[in-house]
Amino acid sequence: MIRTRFAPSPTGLLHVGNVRTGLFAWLFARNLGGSYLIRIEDTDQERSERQFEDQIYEDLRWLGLDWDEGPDIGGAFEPYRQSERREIYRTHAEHLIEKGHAYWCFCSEQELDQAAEAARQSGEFWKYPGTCRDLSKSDIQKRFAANDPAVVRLRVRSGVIRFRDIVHGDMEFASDVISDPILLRSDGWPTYNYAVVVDDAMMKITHVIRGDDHLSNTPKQVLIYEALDMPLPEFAHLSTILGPDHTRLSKRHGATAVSQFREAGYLPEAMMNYISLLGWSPVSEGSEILPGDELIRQFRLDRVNKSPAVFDTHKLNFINRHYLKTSPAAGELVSRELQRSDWMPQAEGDSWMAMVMDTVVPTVDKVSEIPDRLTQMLEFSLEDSSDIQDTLGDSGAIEMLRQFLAELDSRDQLTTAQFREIAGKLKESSKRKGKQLFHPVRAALTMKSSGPELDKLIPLIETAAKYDLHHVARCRDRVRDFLVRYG
RNA sequence: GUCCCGUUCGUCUAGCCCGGUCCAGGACACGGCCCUUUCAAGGCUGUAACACGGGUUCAAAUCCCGUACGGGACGCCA
Repeated sequence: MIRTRFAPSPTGLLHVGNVRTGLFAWLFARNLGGSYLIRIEDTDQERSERQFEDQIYEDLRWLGLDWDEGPDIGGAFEPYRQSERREIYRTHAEHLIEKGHAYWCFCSEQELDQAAEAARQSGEFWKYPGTCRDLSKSDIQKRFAANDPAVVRLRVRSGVIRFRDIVHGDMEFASDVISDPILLRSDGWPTYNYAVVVDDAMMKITHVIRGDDHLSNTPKQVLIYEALDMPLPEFAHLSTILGPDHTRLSKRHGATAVSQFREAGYLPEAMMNYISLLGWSPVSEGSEILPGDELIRQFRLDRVNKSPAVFDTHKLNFINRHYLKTSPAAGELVSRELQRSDWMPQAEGDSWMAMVMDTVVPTVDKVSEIPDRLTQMLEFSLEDSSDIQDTLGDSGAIEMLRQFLAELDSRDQLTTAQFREIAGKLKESSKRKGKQLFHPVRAALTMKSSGPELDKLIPLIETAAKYDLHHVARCRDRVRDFLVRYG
């Protein structure tokens, strides 16, 4: 039975690099019909906050992930928050001491720091010298009696440490470069390297999937597995995600938190699809648009790339544009955005939505751009005529527009069908067609030389005007005002 | 300083383990063409990469050695 986990620290918003790890572990488990669980690594009491933990669940759910065990839903290996597992870490540490795999260390943090600093200054390699490795029982008693602060350290064995990494291959480290790691701090809290191993072992995690910044920590952890007499899991260390300047992705690069992408109007399907393509590639060539179930079906951990990946907003946008046009969830999202920005008529919401989905949504990268795009399409300002100079200098065009206005005056709300009929008449009387015909009409209607097809734009204008959305003016008024000013 | 990891089109990558089918394939971006009243979309198409240097071999992106550059670990952070 495959078991993977995602183990974030609740010290901030969930990051793109982090979710990628969580996503890959999820895809892997689901592909093989295994279990996926969430564990919260909150042993850093200073920086951990409950609010971040809740945000993490929300972000993961939004993305479309689900889990079989976790702090919020429980499971067979509770508790799933490290802060609630202190007893467990302590008990295991005591066993390790009994078996001689670990020992109490009373060396002061300050002294050790100084020694390490001195070594670094002189450019020398430094590791913990093992001062407390062989303290006698009575020495230890004395120190405890004196209330000296103590940590528990692992006794690093000699010899080569080997483990398998699914993405990097076989790994080999010499143990003599490894300092005896601290398992329990003097305040009784476990260190990261110790807590992960105890938890992963006890929770029967079969595949440890995480960022490759942990690759160099793994030999230490392997030693802890050995001391605990627990079987080694398979490891998979994923590369880092970089910004466009090839440095680690961070706030400097703009949006990096999952919640920021959600707020910007990206669809979860698009996010999942794009992120899965960062360091992994499907076997099939051609389109890389793959919905969640297809990602699960195709995902293979051994096809994960070792080298760092640069986050590319262009490609994310491309994928998001696709889902905006095809996802059933897009309509709901667009509708909410229209309501939020007062671009939704009280009545006729359905036909208005259909128009928006058909003519404005295909022109944006993300939902949040829709209000601006609508403004841009529907605004009408007589002031700036720079875009339509050719129409202004064309008396034939102006003459035609007068006829156009006459036709409009006899009609209440202009429909697409009526517009086509009028266009047919104008074509006949003015002997104009194509660009000659439509360009001046567009100019009088929008003061611009480009935009959506008039067939689609006109009902958009008329509907918006009917409900006075953002003070959009109706077609008749536009043409009249245009002729008053430029005719 | 020591140890570890990484390096294929601008970007994400396939190929590398099991050398020839790769004068390197796909996707995004970019350019061109088509469609079209215009823009976008869509269809077609083009430009573009094996970090460098040695070796092994009839043959190397693929195997070996070295160099350079980038990243990580060496914490009572995770």
